[in-house]
Amino acid sequence: MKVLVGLSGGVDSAVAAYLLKKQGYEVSACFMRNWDALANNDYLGNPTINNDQCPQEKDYDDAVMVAKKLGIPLLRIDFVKEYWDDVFSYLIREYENGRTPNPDIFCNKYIKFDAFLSYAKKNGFDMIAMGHYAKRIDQNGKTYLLKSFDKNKDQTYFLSQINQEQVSSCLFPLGDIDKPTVRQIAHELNLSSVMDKKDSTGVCFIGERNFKEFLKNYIPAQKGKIVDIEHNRVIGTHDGVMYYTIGQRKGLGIGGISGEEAKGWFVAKKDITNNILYVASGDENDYLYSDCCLINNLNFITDKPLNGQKLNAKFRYRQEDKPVTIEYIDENTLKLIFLEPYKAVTPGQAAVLYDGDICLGGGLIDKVFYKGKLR
RNA sequence: UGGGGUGUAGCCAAGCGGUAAGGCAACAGACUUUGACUCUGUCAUCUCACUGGUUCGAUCCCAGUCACCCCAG
Repeated sequence: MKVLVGLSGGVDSAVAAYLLKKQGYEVSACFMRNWDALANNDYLGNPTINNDQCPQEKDYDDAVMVAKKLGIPLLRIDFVKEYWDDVFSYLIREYENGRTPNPDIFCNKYIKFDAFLSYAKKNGFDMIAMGHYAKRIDQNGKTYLLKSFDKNKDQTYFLSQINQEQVSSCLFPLGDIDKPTVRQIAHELNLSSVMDKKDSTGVCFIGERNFKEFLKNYIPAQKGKIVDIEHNRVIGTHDGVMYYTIGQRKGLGIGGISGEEAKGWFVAKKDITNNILYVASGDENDYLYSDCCLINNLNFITDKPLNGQKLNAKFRYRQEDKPVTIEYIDENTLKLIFLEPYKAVTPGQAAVLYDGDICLGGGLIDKVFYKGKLR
């Protein structure tokens, strides 16, 4: 069985490659480069734009050392155009529409589990493998995606838009071990280039950026008013509604108001047409909560859940699952009715449905309601 | 230019003679394959509008100046 593992230059995929080899697979590795800072005009907010070596090349070097140490061949491929067309242009479009996109979900859907998978098949590999914290299980001729053993690192949220065929073509060697064990294995193997490397954060393949500056490369900023949604009064100025997400506290710059208790302000609503950012005072404010939402771009990995079924939903990565009842509106729209009001459910983010540990798939949050009214 | 009130960090705001609470914001760090949330830490030391005075000692008392607010004209 020939497997092509995506080797990122981090510790997770390195250990994943090792485990596969140990399990007897014929393992090759492939390093993907999907972002070209210069070609993509990624200057503002890029902390490494002037470095001698861009961080991706450092990652590549680290991957080379891992492959060498493990004795596996390393390929390299570019999906810069695919990433731009299928992931980044979507991200820009969503921000322009005042929503909060989740690029990494699209990255998995279109790059890792599509472009990369096709590339692997075309080149004679039977399967691909990833360093994701996720698990698959094959039962009665079907493949299911499950949460990883390490519930703290579970990344099935990011995999919610792939299908059964894609899952069944991929191995997740880290599904049954936790992160500390991964690091321990890396140490035992003395994978010096990655074993103590800090976990990567930021948008996958792009990396850490000053978010405001980064977006300025692609979307013009337009200052506007910040309005207290409870009292309908202007209490500040924003740099552009696209920079903010529902539930956000940081970056509003609103101080105390005479005669009022200062509890912190949170983004409650974005009015893109009037360029107004609505905020609410206090983290328990009613305006931050909703009790129902509509999701579209439905994708169910294995089985389609039933109308009226009670499931758990995750509305943001690393947020706990919350009970919902589902109701089909049409083929591509699902209504999620919350058991109680939930905070900061945000259009553009993914709503991922779980039945226990099974990740069923989900959709993208389109509209959010509270007591029958659009939020 | 009658009367009253206020002036403390970017914004609110305690302190009212003994050597500057707290909140918000900001910044830093932790967490994190979506820079959200959350958590931790930092943040007035020739300083309490300014200038004098009283006092062993003043943000706190007194006088004057300036600024702003309110009421009355």
